[in-house]
Amino acid sequence: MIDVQLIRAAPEVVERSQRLRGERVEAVAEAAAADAERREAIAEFERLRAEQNAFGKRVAAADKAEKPALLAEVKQLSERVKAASERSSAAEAQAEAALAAIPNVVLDDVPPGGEDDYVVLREVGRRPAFDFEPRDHLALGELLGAIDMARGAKVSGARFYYLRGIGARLELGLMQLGLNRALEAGFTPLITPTLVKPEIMQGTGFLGAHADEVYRLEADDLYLTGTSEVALAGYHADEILDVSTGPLRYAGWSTCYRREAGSHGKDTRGIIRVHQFDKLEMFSYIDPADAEAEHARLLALQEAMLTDLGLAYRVIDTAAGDLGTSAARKYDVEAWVPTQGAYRELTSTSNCTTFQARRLNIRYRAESGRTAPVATLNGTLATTRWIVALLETHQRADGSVAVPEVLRPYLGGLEVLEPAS
RNA sequence: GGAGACGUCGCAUAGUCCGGUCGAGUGCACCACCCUGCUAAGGUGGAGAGCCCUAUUAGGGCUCCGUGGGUUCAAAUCCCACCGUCUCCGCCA
Repeated sequence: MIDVQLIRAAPEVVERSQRLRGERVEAVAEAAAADAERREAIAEFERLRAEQNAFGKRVAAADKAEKPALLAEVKQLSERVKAASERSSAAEAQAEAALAAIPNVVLDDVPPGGEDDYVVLREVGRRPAFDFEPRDHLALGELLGAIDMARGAKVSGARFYYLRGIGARLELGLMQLGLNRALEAGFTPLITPTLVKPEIMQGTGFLGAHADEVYRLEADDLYLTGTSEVALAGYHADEILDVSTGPLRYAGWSTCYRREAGSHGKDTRGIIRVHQFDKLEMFSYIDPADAEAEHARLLALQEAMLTDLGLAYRVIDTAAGDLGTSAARKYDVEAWVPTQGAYRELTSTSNCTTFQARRLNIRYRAESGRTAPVATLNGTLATTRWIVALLETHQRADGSVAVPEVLRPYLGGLEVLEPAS
């Protein structure tokens, strides 16, 4: 939810953002009109209500003889209050809906355009060169006995898989590595619920344009989350936080579920795009003034992970049209995947400014003593997909895979993953 | 799954039977000041959230007693539904 003040005081800023995102510019004027209507209806209701309250006091104080006359008089007032109240709450709901239809206002220097209009900020690391024909991650995963797609499909259908043996250990090791780094950086680990209530899903902005990406459990009216960001953001919903001594930082681990609707035929091989995977996610609640600096910190933590795992990557600044509803800016770190000859997203970090917090009612006490919404940021620290880049990058001619040094402690000191016999 | 109890302003509680004098008392914690020869005790005062209006650091109004409905001129208080917590019983990975 954007700040309604912005609609009143500087609608042109919001309109610019809508234009950059390729969203409806008229939505701004509509929200402004709905807001004006809402305020008018509220004022009317409150005026009548005050009158009624004053009357109530007189009725209470009146003696038996004069009560009937007073009651007769106030009865019709009560009718008007009721009507005004209904008008006012309808206007309120409408204003809220109009405002909710507007995604977060993008930051000033976010690149304009759509999915392909990202700006590459930097490329880091050396892409691997092979003097043999490199195998793709699934071939390697099968050779190592690490990934079993066939049985995943048998049990659960397409885009499901088993991680087995060294594959399972690799995933857990990756998560452990990320978790330890998060701990060092002051994040509190959190294992989160993966089923959440509608209002939390709504509040984090995942039921907007991409609602069909989300699994829903009809019988229980719960949603399966596609990222622990949802539970991490919901964690402090309706709370007033003390961020005066620094941000609140959490590292959430969870299994993530995505329907992948509309991606039929894309990335059908292996574990690049699957319905279920694990993810370690960083999440910060912070004074809005410090949000951009925090965004840089999250990105730095992500880059350090990739670098230390020996992965070549690039950082892109996502264009406005490709931002999620809640994000004001988003950086993706994409690893080089040799057999695809392409960079593929391994991490994503978004600055949601106060957008999520306003919807979820998460506030802090500003210096003025008033409450104000905090800023929230999120960023990936490890996911199942990382295995793809790891296996492909560090493979050898015989199908074995070198283990990056930072990962070895989590695999019992193992230096090389050997093909299963 | 069954039965019962409960949900009040940071925490703990009063108020609910018998609707108006309750947006709400008390204790603790908190803030300011006073007192006190020292981080204690005591005294006085302040202090919730959201929204609207006038205004701009101040004032006025409205809403909020788990959530949502209903009854009523009027609901923390009566009725209904839902959610949550606790206790007991049953069942179970």
